[in-house]
Amino acid sequence: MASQQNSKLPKNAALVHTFLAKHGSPASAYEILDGLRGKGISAPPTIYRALDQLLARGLAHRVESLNAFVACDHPAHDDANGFAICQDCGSVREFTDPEVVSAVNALAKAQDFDVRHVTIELAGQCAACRDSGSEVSHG
Amino acid sequence: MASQQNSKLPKNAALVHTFLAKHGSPASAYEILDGLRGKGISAPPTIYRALDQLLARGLAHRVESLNAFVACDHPAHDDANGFAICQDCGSVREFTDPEVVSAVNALAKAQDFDVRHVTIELAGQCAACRDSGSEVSHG
DNA sequence: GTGTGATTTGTTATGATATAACATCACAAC
DNA sequence: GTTGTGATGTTATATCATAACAAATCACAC
Ligand SMILES: [Zn+2]
Ligand SMILES: [Zn+2]
Ligand SMILES: [Zn+2]
Ligand SMILES: [Zn+2]
Repeated sequence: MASQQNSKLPKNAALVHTFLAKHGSPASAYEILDGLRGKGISAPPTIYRALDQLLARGLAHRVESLNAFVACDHPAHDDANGFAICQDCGSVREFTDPEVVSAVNALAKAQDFDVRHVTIELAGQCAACRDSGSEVSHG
Repeated sequence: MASQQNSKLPKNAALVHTFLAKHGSPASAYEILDGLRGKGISAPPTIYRALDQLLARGLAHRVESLNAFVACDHPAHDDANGFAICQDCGSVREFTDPEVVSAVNALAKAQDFDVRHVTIELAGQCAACRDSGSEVSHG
């Protein structure tokens, strides 16, 4: 249900996508704004509109628990993706897992609920932080 | 990992919990505040502190995708719960599902990620709204 | 190229959510 | 009664998001 739109990406959406891709970790709308001042972008609505365009195309995701946004690693997935968020270093890894997807779909069916969008976010500690004693800087 | 604290619930936390339980559907911190003015509560920090106390005890949950809070139906669960959120009528049903829990745990283990908290939120349409043509009022 | 409508963008202002900082109060422990 | 801890009150501010309207741009038919 994602990334099916082949129409050309508007200029600001492309700017935001490039910024997010380079950024790597989640960025808030205002962090994106600060990063793109001087490129003709000067106000929040411009960022939020560009983000909406990216979200609609599956080229970015909103991380609900952080009020932040990430570029999508692999837009081929079909909307049932998730994020592992390290609370120590701020890293976010996107994943898609068929077991989780099928479990969620079975549950929704059992509950007679018509799912349009799935949010799965794991907060915790990544392997790198555990191995290093979790003193990595926040991002 | 939830509801293990038996110490007496502070006054404001009890007020907020009662409000949420009566409310039934998710309420924002400011909706709670408006509902509790006149009971000695007059500013946001009081609400957020009470909510923190409830969250720590497992007596309430934050619904990330709504920036809102709900009283917990069944504090016996062990942190791996989820919500089915109807985008048409605003109803929210909390669920706990062992299949989803085990799938998430297996995934986290495979990714070498130490999970502290799991957020699962399904957005879509509830059975009542589908059956009635989805014209139910928002709440 | 011109008209036309749809989309995108710029801009100002405001709404909605959440926390910092600091003073005070309530209560139990000693 | 002093001390320590948790809870509360209060003001101000930080952070996240959208409403509303005007202007520019694009796509496409003619
Ligand atoms: Zn993705
Ligand atoms: Zn980490
Ligand atoms: Zn619960
Ligand atoms: Zn419904």
